[in-house]
Amino acid sequence: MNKKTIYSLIAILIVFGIYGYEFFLNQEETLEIVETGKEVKNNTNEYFLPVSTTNQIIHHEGYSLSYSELHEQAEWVAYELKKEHLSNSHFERPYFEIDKAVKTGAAHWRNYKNSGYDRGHLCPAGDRRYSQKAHDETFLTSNISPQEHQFNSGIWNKLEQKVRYWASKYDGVFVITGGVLKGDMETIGDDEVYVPNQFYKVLIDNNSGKTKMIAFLMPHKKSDAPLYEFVVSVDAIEALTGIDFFPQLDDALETQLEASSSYKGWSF
DNA sequence: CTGTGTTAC
DNA sequence: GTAACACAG
Repeated sequence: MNKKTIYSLIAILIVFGIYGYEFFLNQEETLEIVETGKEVKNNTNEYFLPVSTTNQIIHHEGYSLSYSELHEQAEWVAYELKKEHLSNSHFERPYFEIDKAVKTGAAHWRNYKNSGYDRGHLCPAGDRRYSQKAHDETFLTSNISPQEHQFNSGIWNKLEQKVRYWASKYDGVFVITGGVLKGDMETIGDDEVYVPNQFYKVLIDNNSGKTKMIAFLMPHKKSDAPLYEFVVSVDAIEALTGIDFFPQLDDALETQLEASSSYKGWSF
C-alpha cells in the first residue's frame, strides 16, 4: 500500500465515523422526544410537541415537524413564537431545499413548479426573522404545503399576522399548524405531493396567566370572512386529523381546554 | 406580509 | 442551479 492509499482509507474512516456518531445522536434525540412528548430546549421555554402519527419527528433549531412520507409534507409543524422573536429584519428569500433530516426523502420544490399552487410555509418565514439562520431554515420543503395563492396571501396570511399580534400581546404563543391530510386529495408533481382540502392552526398561550387555547380550521379556498368564524375546538381538529395535541398537559386541564370552541380571552 | 414567472449565465 | 428583475393579492 502506498501513502496515498493509506491517507484515503484514513479519510474514509473519519467521514464514516462522524456520520455514524451523528446518526447515533439523532436516534437518541428522537427517542427522547417520542417518549416525553415535551422537550425543554435552550432557546424555548415550553415545547408542546403533538404526537406523531407517522413516527417521524424532525427537529430543527427554529421548529419541529412530523413528516408524512405518503403525503410528502408535514402533518404538523410546531414552534414557539416568543415575543422577542418578532423582528423587522429583512432577509432575502433563499431557494427551497430538500430537508436532509427527513430519512425517507423529502419532496423537491420542482413538484410545486407550474403546479398552480404556492409553496405555502407552515412555519412562516415572518415568524423566524430573529436571525438569518432561523429565517433560511424555514425554506425547507418539509415546511411547505401546496396552497392556492388567493388562500395563502389572503385569509391564511391574515391568520399568521394575527398570531404575531397575539405573540406580542400575550408574551409569546406556541403554534402547531398543518394541512388536514385526509379524504380525497389532488396531488402535484412527480413525487405526488398531496393538496390538503383544509388547513388548521392550534395555539396555546401558557405565558400570560391562565393557560388558554384556540384552534382554527379553514377550508383551502379564498375567503373574506372574519377570522373568528373559523374557530373550532382542539378536539374537532384531533378528530379530523387523528393527531393528539398537548399530551403533556394534566389530563383534566387538557380535556377542559381542548373541548372549548370559545375564543373568549383572545382579542381579535 | 404572502408569493410567482421570465430571462440569462 | 443561481441571480436579478418585474409583478400580484
